Amino acid sequence: MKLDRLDAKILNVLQSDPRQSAARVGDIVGLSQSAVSRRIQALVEAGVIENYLVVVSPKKVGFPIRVSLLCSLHAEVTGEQARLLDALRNDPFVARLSRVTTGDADLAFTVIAQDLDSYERHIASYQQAFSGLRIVRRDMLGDELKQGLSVPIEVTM
Amino acid sequence: MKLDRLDAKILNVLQSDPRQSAARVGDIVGLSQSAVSRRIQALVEAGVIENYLVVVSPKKVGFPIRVSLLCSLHAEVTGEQARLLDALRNDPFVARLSRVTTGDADLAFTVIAQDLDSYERHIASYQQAFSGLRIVRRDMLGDELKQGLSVPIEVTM
DNA sequence: TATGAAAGAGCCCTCCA
DNA sequence: TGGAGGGCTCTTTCATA
Repeated sequence: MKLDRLDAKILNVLQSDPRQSAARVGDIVGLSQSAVSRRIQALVEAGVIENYLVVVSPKKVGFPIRVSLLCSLHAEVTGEQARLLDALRNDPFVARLSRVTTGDADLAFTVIAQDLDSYERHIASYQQAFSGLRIVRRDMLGDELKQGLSVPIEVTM
Repeated sequence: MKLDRLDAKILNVLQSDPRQSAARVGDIVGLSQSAVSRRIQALVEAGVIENYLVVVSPKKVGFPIRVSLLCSLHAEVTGEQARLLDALRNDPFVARLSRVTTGDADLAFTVIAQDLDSYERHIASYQQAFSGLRIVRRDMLGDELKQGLSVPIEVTM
């Protein structure tokens, strides 16, 4: 999809407040409400807008433990990597799963838990299920100071 | 704020699709539209719902580089840590800033960039501005396989 | 092909019982 | 809490450029 200046403006305005109405966005970028709605829909369909999220505070619903993990998988069993990815993707306690393309790690993700003990058991169950899995690094996370991202979109077309 | 079963249900339903209407959520959890709206509003005010986000694909808007960074700050100058946190928080290229409470790192965050060169210059400018800043680890990220989190909320009331 | 205006359906906030 | 009223929002349609 080719983005023009108006798309870029809409995305920037929307990122600054995702719940603004199309009419308000239109006032800012200089388009009618219906044009803005149509463009937003097109951006969603093109995958430029990947997702809408409601962020629930893990701490306030009983998950104070957050751990950032880097791990590698030396798959000895066929299909083990695919199974691991599937398990992580469907694990409600796993957030932010990404592949890693440098260094000694293959995957980066964050795990939440109700306490240290359940965290340990959770990780242990993964290590038991995936023999080639190695934890390369783990860091306990404290306060979340910023979440999400406001990509400043410039148009180069 | 004390959550009851209905709040938990609402949060779970809402996380599975943040753009559902209060009426639909109400149908699922067994409440009227107005009751659901009131409860959602209360959850936002209590900070249980931290945020609503629209996720823009960095790749599709010209930022294919994503780097996960762990860094430490041995502040030699008074207020340097506060200044760094402020700079990172307000840096549009920085996502997901968290404190780190274990190991040799103090902060974890992700940086996006248009190319490797601008990434290097970006990091270099931080190192120039904050003399006590050390990069403990950096990992280039590839595909994002999962974002956000659906905290499975149980009520223990 | 994209726009703006208008109509219709749906949604949310507020009030009241 | 549920229900009803009013105002806002989105989608669709249509005419226009």
